[in-house]
Amino acid sequence: MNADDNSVNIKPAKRGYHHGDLRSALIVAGLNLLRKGAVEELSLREVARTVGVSATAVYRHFPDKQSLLQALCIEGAEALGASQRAAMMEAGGGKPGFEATGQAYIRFALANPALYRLMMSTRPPEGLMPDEDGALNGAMRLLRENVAALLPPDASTAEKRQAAIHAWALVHGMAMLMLDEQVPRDEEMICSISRGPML
Amino acid sequence: MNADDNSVNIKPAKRGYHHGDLRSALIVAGLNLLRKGAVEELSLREVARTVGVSATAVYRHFPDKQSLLQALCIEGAEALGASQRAAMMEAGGGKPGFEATGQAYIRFALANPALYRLMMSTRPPEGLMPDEDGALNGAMRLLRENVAALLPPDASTAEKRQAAIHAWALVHGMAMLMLDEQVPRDEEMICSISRGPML
DNA sequence: TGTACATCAGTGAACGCGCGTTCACTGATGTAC
DNA sequence: TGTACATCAGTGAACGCGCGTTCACTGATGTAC
Repeated sequence: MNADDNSVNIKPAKRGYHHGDLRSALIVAGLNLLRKGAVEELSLREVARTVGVSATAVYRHFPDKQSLLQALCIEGAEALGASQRAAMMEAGGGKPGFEATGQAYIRFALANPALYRLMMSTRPPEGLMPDEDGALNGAMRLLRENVAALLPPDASTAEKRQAAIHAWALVHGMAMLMLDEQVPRDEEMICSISRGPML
Repeated sequence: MNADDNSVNIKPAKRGYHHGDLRSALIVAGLNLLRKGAVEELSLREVARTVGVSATAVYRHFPDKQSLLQALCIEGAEALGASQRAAMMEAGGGKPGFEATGQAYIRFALANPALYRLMMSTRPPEGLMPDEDGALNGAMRLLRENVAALLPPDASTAEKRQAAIHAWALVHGMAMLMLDEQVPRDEEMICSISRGPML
């Protein structure tokens, strides 16, 4: 998911990181750990341990654990947005593009279970409408635009909004049910969201 | 949600509980605590404290913390099933009944956020098909039957199954987005699931 | 009815655990003169 | 070029915390004779 995954195992040394390097290494390590385990089990100390640095070193780069997690969220949101855009492009836009977007969303969640949960449970920053932007900024904007484009041109704003939320709910619900092993994670199930009455 | 909510504040005493009473009291206390806080923050010690009993007393009734949580799940599943059935009856069955069922599902999640999350994250018991029964036994069976009844009679088993899962995903996704404050929790949003193309 | 005893649901003290965070520190780097 | 010094990203020890669980125990209840 992240280009510089390999940098995780860099050996630490006094002043061994160039400016900002340890920060990135901590984020990468955090993302990797989230790929293997649950959010609740991710500890600041473990992230530091993984990078090979003392726990207190983390505090040079993040005021507290919460900030570290926020940084992981931001990284995740960008990755999700990127994969959505890529899927849209590859499918060539329009309805197929929209469907590909939904599938990419589910695939992202399955590939990054804990990160995805973290992103969803970190509520959007204050001052925004609850369904506007937030941690999932780019991804949600794209969704709304796509939904709007597929509705009849005389659809009201409220209708567009509702359709976007419904689409989001379907795709999010499917992803969560799969993550929680309530629904099989097979490819056919993922693709089925395009065949349903919804999308 | 539970008939004997009031029994939580019973004063404990040596041998003060009749057979099985403490067990129920612990479950009720657990459900109450889940109504106020997150699952991760629910500790065995806190449940015992709430009931007014030593932490070790819990081990007379549950082998470990996990078993206590399982008992809460079972209680939750029954409550959810009951509220679904009630909604179905009240709306008089058919499509309106089905829609009411979906709304009741969301309302249950909103009223019992942590319990609902716990129920969903506790994977179904082994040996069952992933989308068959599990912790949510009654509720899911009802859903599948209702969906099947609303589809054209010549629909295949696979189609019925898929439609049921889609309906579940929509309603579950909406509930989760609301719990995570990504979507406003208003009544209109809840009712909108009936107006969408899905249900 | 009285006595001896088994049962078993409670008790409080204690365990080890990993956590987030604070603290005073060290020592390499970069800069000013 | 050499020297003095400020900066600041690291260090390891220590803190208090609440947790789940184990332990040996106590004492009321129910039962057999």
